Amino acid sequence: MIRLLLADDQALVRGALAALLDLEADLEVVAQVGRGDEVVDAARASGAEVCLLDIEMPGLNGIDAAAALRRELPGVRSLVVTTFGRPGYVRRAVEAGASGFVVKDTPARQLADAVRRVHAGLRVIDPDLAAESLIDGPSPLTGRERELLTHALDGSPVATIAARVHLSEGTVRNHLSAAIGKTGATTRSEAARIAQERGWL
Amino acid sequence: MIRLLLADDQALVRGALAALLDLEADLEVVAQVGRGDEVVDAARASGAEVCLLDIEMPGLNGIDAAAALRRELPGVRSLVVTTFGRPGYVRRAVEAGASGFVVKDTPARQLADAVRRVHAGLRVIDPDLAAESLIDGPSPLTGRERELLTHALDGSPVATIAARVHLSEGTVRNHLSAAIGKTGATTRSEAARIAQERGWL
DNA sequence: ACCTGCCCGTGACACCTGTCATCGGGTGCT
DNA sequence: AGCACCCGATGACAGGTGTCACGGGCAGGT
Repeated sequence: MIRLLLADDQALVRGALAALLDLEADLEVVAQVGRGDEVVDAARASGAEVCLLDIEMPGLNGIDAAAALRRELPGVRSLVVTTFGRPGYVRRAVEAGASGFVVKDTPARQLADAVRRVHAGLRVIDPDLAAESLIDGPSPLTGRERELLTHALDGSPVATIAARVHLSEGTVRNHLSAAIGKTGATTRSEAARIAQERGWL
Repeated sequence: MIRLLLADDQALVRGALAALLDLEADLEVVAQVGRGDEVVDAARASGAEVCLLDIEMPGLNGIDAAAALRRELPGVRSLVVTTFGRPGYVRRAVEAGASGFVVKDTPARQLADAVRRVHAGLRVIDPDLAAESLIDGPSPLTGRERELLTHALDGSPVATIAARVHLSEGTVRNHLSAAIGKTGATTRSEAARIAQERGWL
């Protein structure tokens, strides 16, 4: 019997996944959480062996949660699930110590198998995504560029961003200009969107 | 026995919801589709009584799919499900003839009840969302403003947008300026983001 | 010690953008 | 007919934005 933990911020999806996986005779959902920062405690308390982690979560995202699991409970394996196949996410998830990466587009029947393989110590990664992640390579953004792009995601003017991060307006423009070049965009908001699509944020 | 159709573009979520609802003795999932434009045909072929429609779908979104159902198969009731509570969506879903509106944050246990109520001819709408939709009111945007905002979503410069819709650059600027005023934003990309959050696009 | 890379800042410049005033044409309502 | 509203367009203007050159400081490798 494989003991499972589910982490997803949408209660309906979480409950539905639990119903799906509980149908399998050899799987048992022993914990459910809606926030990333509750994963480690819940995994410890419930004695989970495999954690299914959504990336988009409040508190702590799924990738950082996987890293925390790796650090605090090395015996627990994690399987990262996300809506879209953003190549950068695959790389970061693997680097964070996740044993698997599944997109929500995959057929429901395959999820249980993915869990079993992860539990058996195998790696489970969507082959298309793995190829893409190798082509795209890692994020070329520097720390500041990444930070400023996240602030540019909502379309704020440069002055607002500069005030939020306590930087000169010109410095913000310089960093964002570099980011625009690296993403191949022509506007900071376009650059922010592209970077997010590739999982660089 | 209530006959159900599920429409969601994410196969994993779709399958999981099917597993969840099939657990109920009086519910039966008779069809599953991943695109909005397949809903009507599938509902007709399967004899579904209630359709669970996600809003974000390729081909046709869930609201337009509800409208198509209302037109083609008036006896079939629809329950719209979406990730976030965007007030504008509630109003549009109701106007499109949907009998219910549920967010994915609601507990999984309540979904089956929502389906039963919709099947019984009742309206099921998240009370918080209903209140918000009344406060916010309908979209103040004109047709062009809405169209141009959707093109501004990805952060494209004005020149690109103007070329895409075959309009003068100045005209685009004027419409977007009006949209910026109506959303309370200071930038077109911020306005686009706000409009999308409120379900105005 | 040297080089490289990231960080922060300034200044300047061309260009883009948001705003306003103004015009004409069309539609729908009273 | 008058009015209100949306659409498309133009021109002008202040201010925002992207780019470049340049400077200095700091950490990490060789």
